[in-house]
Amino acid sequence: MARYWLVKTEPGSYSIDDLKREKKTAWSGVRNYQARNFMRAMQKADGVLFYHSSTGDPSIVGVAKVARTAYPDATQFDRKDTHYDAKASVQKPIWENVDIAFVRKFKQPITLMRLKADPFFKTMPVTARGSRLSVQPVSEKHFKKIISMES
DNA sequence: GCCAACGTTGGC
DNA sequence: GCCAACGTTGGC
Repeated sequence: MARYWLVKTEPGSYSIDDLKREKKTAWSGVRNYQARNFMRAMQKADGVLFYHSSTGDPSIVGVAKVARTAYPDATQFDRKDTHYDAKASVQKPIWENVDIAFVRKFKQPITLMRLKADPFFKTMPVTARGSRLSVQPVSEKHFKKIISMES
């Protein structure tokens, strides 16, 4: 039973500062079954590492927590939304999301480069080459180590 | 901008 | 059910 997770986002679309301002957000728009299944497994208060991808220096930039367990993602029903899915219906939703709440932003981001340089993180999915999964489980030892690296 | 990784789609 | 083609992600 995993209790820690990592979520990726492109800061141009939704950043840690957006979450800090809003305090809480629906982690909607995820359209990958594996990622969805991880969200289904999330429990309230689980720790979440917040990761900025597709930047010059991809990094873990802060911590959030699960504020609400998985429920149907509203964007799948919205024709005007880019995440609209014609195969989904309110009766038979396909996609789900959790809500996540802001905990804190790191003073210094912990860069992917730094994690890759440390053998301790060798087995962490985000450091794997070609890792594209936008919602990933994180082991307790990795989560705690990252928290301890915060400056 | 390139391209490796990899998930999804669709023809057969 | 296989697998080639295609699309997307995301590091570099």
